[in-house]
Amino acid sequence: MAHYERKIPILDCGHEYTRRVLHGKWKIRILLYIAEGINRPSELERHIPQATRRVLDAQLAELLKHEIIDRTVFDESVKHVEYFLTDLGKSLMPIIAVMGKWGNEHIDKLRKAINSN
Amino acid sequence: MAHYERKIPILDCGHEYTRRVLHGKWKIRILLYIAEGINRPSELERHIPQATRRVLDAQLAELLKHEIIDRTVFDESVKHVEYFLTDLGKSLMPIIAVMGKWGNEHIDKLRKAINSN
DNA sequence: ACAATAACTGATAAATTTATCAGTACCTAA
DNA sequence: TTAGGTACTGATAAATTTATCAGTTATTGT
Repeated sequence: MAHYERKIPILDCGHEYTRRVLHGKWKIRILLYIAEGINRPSELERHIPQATRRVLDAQLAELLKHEIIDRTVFDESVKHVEYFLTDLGKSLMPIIAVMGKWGNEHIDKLRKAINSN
Repeated sequence: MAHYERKIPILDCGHEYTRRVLHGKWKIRILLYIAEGINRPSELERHIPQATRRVLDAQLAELLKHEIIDRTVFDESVKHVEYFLTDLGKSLMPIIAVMGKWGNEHIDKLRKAINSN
């Protein structure tokens, strides 16, 4: 990724940092899977076939950078990797839960409003 | 804005719709102000000097489209407009509140992680 | 030796979001 | 009649995010 200097600064307040952490097309889905034990990149790839592996890796890298998840390398016969939620990541899950709840409660209205032109 | 056809579809699930509604650099801030009665575009402009009026108008238009806010026109001597939260918008505020709370609780860590390269 | 799986990275294109600049129209007060 | 406030819109540029395509390194099973 090689050191990219952001030109539009991120607002320095709690709301904005939370928005950033959650902002990423596949992040919430990835976190939900990791929370339920689907935590190897190849497994995530199989469970999220709409996203390419390249994109999943990028999202995982950002979640790592933001310290929402961490990574363990298992050097067995075939080396593999497992991701897991950090304490910070665990503390974020209730927010994801309420977002899902609200969205599902209003899904018909939201679908119409958001997908209309 | 003239009918723009989205090419990357929005995932049809509660989490994603919620993310969309909240996704917009100035939206959360706008909603917080509207909730506390700062609800005229010119007032919002004064309270959010980092954003240009054009950008605020665009964000307001999207919040309107998503039915998170609504609008009343006051045809007095000088016509003016007031925005207010719809019921849907009101029901969203607790989510914004927990996002702010979480972000502020972890702000030092988040600031470092997010702004690092 | 060869294909398949594991986990990645680099380069670049496409799409979307955010910002900038320049207008419109209407009203008021100096 | 000019300046300033109200609320907007159009066109386009800049920045960021998402996707695509092509590699790398290493191990297993055929």
